[in-house]
Amino acid sequence: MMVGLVDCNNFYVSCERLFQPQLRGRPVVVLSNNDGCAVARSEEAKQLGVKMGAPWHLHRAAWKQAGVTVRSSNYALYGDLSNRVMSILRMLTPGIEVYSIDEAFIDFGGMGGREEQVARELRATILQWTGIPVSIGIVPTKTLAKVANRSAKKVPVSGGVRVLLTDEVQQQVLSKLEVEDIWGVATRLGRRLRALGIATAADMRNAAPEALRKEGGVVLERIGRELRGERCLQLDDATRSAKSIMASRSFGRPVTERSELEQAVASFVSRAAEKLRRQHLTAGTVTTFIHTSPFRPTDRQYGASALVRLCVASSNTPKLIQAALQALREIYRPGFRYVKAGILLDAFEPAGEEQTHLWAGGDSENERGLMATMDRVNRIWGRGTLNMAACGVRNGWSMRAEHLSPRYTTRWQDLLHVA
DNA sequence: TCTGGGGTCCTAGGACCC
DNA sequence: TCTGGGGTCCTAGGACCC
Repeated sequence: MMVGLVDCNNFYVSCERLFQPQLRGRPVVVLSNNDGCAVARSEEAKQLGVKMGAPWHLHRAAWKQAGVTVRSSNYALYGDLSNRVMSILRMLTPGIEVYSIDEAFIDFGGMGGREEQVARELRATILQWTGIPVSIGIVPTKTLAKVANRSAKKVPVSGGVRVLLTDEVQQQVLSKLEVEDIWGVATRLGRRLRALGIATAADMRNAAPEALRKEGGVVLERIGRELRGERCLQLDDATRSAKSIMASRSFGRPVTERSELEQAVASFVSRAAEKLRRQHLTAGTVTTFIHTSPFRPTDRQYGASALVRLCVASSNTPKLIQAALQALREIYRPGFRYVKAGILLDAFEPAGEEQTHLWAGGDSENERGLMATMDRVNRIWGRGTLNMAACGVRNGWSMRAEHLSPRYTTRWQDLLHVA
């Protein structure tokens, strides 16, 4: 089984260059929303030492001096070009999981050794049809695909495609990779791993899974196994709906008044609610969060969030705003200089208005169906609203129903017992 | 003066139960 | 001196991703 990772090179910069060819060959930086910091850099800018996330206001002068061209981001454009790249992949490959705006995992199974050839054709087609250069890494697991892709970018002779098949080649590439450069390992986990003497990706591949689990839980164990070529993360081509929808903004200046936070929160909610409705989803809870600036170490720091559960799931803006403001009242403390606030909706597909029953299918020894149904019940109708469980059997059907006390209605075990 | 915004998944620990 | 033990459920927050 082979998986490929297609990644657009310096995606936002590549998009800008499509419409401004004079930017080719020059150092270019694309800035985040409020022109806050660098979110994309051309190769030339990287070579000048421009770091990801570097705040513009601190480097403005230096970048200008070095001849760096700066662009504000244009997400509508990037989204459009992303869709074009993804449709080409969807058209020309057997399976695709869109992972982010500029990346997709591809099912490269069943190609019997032609993977590299296919990848090169894919790459050429995308370049020709969209003008966006991509890199492709091909290997047995997703985590290795990230490594291979990186290698495809770094090694010029690879021509943008890298296949890492044998243990020897994998070992060789991994031994040159710092542990923090592994997908899923960043500063914190890196620090803990180094304390154990694990400094490179090769060290991690050779580490005992039990040791990794002890240090960083199942997540770290999975990464280690994936580096060995053991598949733990599946290609997920289901088009899942969003599980949460967030809206937040930095204020750009300190805010202290509650009323100002209330206005901001209300506008966040209406943005998120619009998004929610556009995706035909509904929300069961609203979380509001606020915090002070970690970049002002002399300020007293405070951050908090609170979750409010709706009685009935809703995508109605006023109702959601009401909940968000209630949450804000719980966490607001006067006397702090807030620089950021936001709200989070938990999103899911609504039951039809007429729907009064949810059914779990499956055989009697399989509890998963029931658990999944309970999950839906909890999210759609809220906790404590279910008051009956029934078990139906087809073919010579029989049925029994019992009332449950609200306290227990969310526990699938209790329902299983009744059923 | 000015440091993004939008996500996912996992887990520690408190509340509660018998 | 020492204050049960085994369990579930939920949420806030951590860590990571692009």
